[in-house]
Amino acid sequence: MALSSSASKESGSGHYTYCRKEKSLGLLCSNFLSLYNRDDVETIGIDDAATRLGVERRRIYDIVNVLESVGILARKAKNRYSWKGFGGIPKVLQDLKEEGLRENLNTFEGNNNTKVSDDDEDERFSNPSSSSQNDRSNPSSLKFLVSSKTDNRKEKSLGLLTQNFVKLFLCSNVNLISLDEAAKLLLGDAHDPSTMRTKVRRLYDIANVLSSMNFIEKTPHPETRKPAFRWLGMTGKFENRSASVLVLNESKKRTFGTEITNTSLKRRKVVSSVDGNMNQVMKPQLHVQVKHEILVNEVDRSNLEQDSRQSSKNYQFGPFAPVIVPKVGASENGKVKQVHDWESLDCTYRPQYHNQALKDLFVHYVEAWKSWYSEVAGKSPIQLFS
DNA sequence: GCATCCCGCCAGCCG
DNA sequence: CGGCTGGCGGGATGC
Repeated sequence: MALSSSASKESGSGHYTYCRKEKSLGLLCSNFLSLYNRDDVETIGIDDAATRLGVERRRIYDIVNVLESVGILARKAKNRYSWKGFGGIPKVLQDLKEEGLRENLNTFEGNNNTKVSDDDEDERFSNPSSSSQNDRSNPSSLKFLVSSKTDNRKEKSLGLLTQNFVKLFLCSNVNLISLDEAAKLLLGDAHDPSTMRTKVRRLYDIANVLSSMNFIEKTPHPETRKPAFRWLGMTGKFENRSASVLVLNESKKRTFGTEITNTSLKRRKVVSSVDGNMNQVMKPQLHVQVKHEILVNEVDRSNLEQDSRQSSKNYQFGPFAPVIVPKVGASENGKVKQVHDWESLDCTYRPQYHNQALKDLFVHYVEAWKSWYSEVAGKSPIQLFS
């Protein structure tokens, strides 16, 4: 009641009906990355991003928070972030891992159990400090009262959650976790179904953006069949094989721009009125802006070794990598399996434009990328099986 | 039907 | 005190 069901009218006049997938955080993240993953970018404004990507600021915060937690961005000031890029990722992950392991040893009871856990993980990340109004502080575990009153909020931030989520992978032997399990672990306690649901929602958000960067990958659990996430930051720890950086980094830098920039179609209620004509907010739909993304830079720079010696970081974060990105694994034989077929790409990314021109443009990009890719693949060990 | 997760209200925080 | 941030969970969408 109260609100009328949407999609009331539609008539065949191509009035594209709302599509949730085009609004996903993952996609938005990809677009965000393709928009700012350039070396000549050092500062990013929330408003600018929101405008360019055509979304509300709120959504930018979501993305920015997780990107920051992984070191790709750094908050510089109000409304201002600085672009750090993927170069520092390895170090950040390393730090997170150490931190996570360290935190893990905070079991007050000195029972030095050398990780006997067979499968049951009992993490004790983040300090307890129940946030329930009912203060019944468990006397037994009064670790650090770190939570400084109001900062209780920070404990629940997306950024922190992201880091803890990542630590889960980095610090445990399990590399396949379902969000439910993750939520449970990261919650430590409180089986409160409500809290769980919220936590899981957040994890979905996080998982989506991490997926878009190929840090993790969604995959059905071998047995359970239940969807779970697998870590694939830098495939195989620190393999320091020569490996010539990424395969694609020279030649011209051409990429197919991701865009799909959301139309301003809201999901919910159509709120009657104004039917028959788009009001101002409802800009004549996308258009411009679609082109400055065309020259977006490609994958991270070639020289991403700069910190310590022994670079060895040939992790391959897809720049905007559509869910399936090539696993440029630098395998010794170069037989790298390409789980890559344009079919799925197309499927994944097919935007359903209601604008023919745009659609053509999209197709164009795909084609461009395709030819470029095979071009590169042709002179490199990789081979995309036809 | 349930898993996924977008949307945006609205409470803190910060200039 | 207004605007920036971003927790939170209703409920739409996807399958």
